[in-house]
Amino acid sequence: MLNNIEKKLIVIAGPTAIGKTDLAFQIAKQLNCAIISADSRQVFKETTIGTAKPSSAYLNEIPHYFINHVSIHQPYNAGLFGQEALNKINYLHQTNNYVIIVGGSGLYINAVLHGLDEFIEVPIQIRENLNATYKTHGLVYLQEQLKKLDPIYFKKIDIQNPQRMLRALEIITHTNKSYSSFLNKKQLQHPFKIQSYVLETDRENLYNRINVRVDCMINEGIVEEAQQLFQYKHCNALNTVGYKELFQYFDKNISIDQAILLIKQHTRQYAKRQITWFTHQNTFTKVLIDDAKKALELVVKQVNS
RNA sequence: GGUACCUUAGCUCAGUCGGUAGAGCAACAGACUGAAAAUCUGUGUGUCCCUGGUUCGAUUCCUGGAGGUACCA
Repeated sequence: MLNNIEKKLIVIAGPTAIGKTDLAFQIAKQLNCAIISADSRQVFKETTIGTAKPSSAYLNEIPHYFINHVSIHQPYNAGLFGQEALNKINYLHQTNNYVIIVGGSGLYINAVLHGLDEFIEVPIQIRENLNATYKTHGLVYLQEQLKKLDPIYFKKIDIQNPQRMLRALEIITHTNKSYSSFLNKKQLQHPFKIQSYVLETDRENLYNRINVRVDCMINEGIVEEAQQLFQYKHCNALNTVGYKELFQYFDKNISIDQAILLIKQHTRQYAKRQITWFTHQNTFTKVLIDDAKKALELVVKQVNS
């Protein structure tokens, strides 16, 4: 009973290549607890080198969850992750006071920390039909539809963003109710304490780390991995930095050198988007990663206090 | 060596019938409730190669030069 107060979820977030995996591993070793990965691409079995998964040495030493969790051929999303991860956290808390969640997918982390509204799962056919409608009728048609079917949400969302419009329309089509009628989320009450950290360093250092990491991926064989997956390039899971540029190369649209430059460039842009997201989550404590030992001590000390 | 064409933003290139200039990409900033490594939005960037001439005014027209590309020799 009293124990519940001591249960903690330690959140480690930050941009790609900043060193989340290493830090989380070291913390897990010190606290003797498991790690939950909040990474929208590491969940897939087939993508390993290109998603910079933890090494097998790490995976063997500390239990990691939601890595190699599903196949690229299965649909997976933030809603599913939120539910599954929360179940897993509660399960792990039965035998351990600590659980670490680490990753760079902001929406996935938010789905766990704050929850998402409950929507009914929409059959894939509806999305495909709507995608076809968008292709033939264009964005303005989607805007007109949404304005008619859900004027409240229409005022709220970015009507230039087709993905957002299509998401709202698929819910409306499937349920015959407005999208906004589902937006009634209650504050999630967790039976554990949350301590969240976002890793930081200066931009130049981060960009150097990204460049080095991409070169490593090339040496480790990302080209061969992508070649194997080329036949499945239509999968959403493979609409991913590192793979999509190599698919361009396989299609003979660009050279391998161009592909490598583009992977670096697109990874930098992705990292910037993550920084924008996490710096606006003001519940995160900032941790400078430049001195890894100091960062580790700081987090462990705060968790134990 | 000759002829033709080219030289404009970090890159690729539009354009100005003479009134000092844009697009895409990059860069930077932002948004984001089931595609989130996805998707979307905003903001600039300049000796318009140099030189002289014509002109009220030249990046634009003319002379000469430099560099590049193609073809001919």
